[in-house]
Amino acid sequence: MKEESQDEQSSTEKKIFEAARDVFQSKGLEGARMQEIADKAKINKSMLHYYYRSKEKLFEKVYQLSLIKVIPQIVSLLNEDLPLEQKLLNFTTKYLEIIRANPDIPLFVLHELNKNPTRLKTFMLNEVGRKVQPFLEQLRQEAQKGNTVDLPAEQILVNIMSMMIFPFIGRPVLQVIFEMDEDEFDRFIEERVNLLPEFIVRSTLK
Amino acid sequence: MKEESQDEQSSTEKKIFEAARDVFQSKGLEGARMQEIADKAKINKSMLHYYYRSKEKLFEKVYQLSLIKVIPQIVSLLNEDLPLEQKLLNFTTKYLEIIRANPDIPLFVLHELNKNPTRLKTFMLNEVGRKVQPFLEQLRQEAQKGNTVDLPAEQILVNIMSMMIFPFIGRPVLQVIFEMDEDEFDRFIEERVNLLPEFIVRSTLK
DNA sequence: ACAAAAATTAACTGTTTAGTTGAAATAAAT
DNA sequence: ATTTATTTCAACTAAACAGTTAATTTTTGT
Repeated sequence: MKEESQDEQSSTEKKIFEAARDVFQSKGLEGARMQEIADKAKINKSMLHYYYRSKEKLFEKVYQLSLIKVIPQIVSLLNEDLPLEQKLLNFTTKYLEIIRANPDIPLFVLHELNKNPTRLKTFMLNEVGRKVQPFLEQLRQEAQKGNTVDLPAEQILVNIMSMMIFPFIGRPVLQVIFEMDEDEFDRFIEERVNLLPEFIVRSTLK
Repeated sequence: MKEESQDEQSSTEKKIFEAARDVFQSKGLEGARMQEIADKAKINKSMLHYYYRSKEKLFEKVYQLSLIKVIPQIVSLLNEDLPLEQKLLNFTTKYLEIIRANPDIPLFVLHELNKNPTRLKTFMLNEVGRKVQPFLEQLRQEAQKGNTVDLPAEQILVNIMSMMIFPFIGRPVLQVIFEMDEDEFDRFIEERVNLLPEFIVRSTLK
């Protein structure tokens, strides 16, 4: 019977998963080395296979958990029963909090999805696609009443997602061109998190 | 003496480069296989090493040319001597044309930069950083006159870049959640290219 | 206290992939 | 025409890497 002797926080399995998550998220599936994961977790490389069988399987766990960690949280915010302005403020504020807590996930997922666009297609369709439709419908209804900017609902949603996600994906470029160090960039993100929800509402509704 | 017998378009060296560019841009450095590049170029794998010595060197050529192809074009648009509204319309319109012609470059560059953030730091600083500063200054001056939205210049610029670049990076997700096929998504991009410059001006200036 | 199960390790093997080689074909130069 | 340089290729080698094994230590149940 498998029983943890050490507390969950420092169990070998968890140390491996966390090291793997870090390495896969920064290097991608092929860029990651099993030895590097083992080193970062401070365990023998055999333990990776002992707990996760193969690189592929370990990656799959990291990949799926990365998505499951953020996607359901985010899309649920789109279908709360609120007037558009409240929903937008709520959605953007919480979305930014979630990405901020998981800043490496967007680029990681998009790179992997780019290599293999069909992977997770059904998951995306069911977990995101389905739940985005009612929000788009709400946008269209407000547009008919003349309450939104004059753009198709999909374009508005892409504007919103773009402004929230891109700074995290583009960090290495932005940090250099604005000549910021790590702390300065973190403050830039904090400033953004404070200003953006209101800006999105102002530039989307009227 | 090296002399091309076939015309430039179909020379082996060029076929290799183009195949390498496609494969590296969609799979990344480590995800790419030399054999896959050879197959796509329809040449023997040895030719890759004959012309480019190593995977690393071939990659470097592709990576640098990807940047040189787009970066100078884009930043030059920021320092033309035009009033802000004209400059913004001009910048966004042409920027979108350039990305649209090279849609795979942003994700490619950002993924590689994420793996190795210091690489190309001086290039970025000199080619982009320096040239962005005067534009930020122009934004700040207009802000003082009360002509722009009330946000720090850097945040405004990030908003603009986000809305232009993200749809290309996020294509695999967006296409699925909006349930679009390739052609429908291309039309979505075309619509965006038409609507976005004006939207950016409206949401940035006042 | 002891046996059984689980966890850990160092050394090893197998596979994949980048890179080489030497011979053959083709093109260019004399 | 014949030599010389370049280009191409199939078969090979070398290196890096994932994955295995078997022996050892630690933990757990009785």
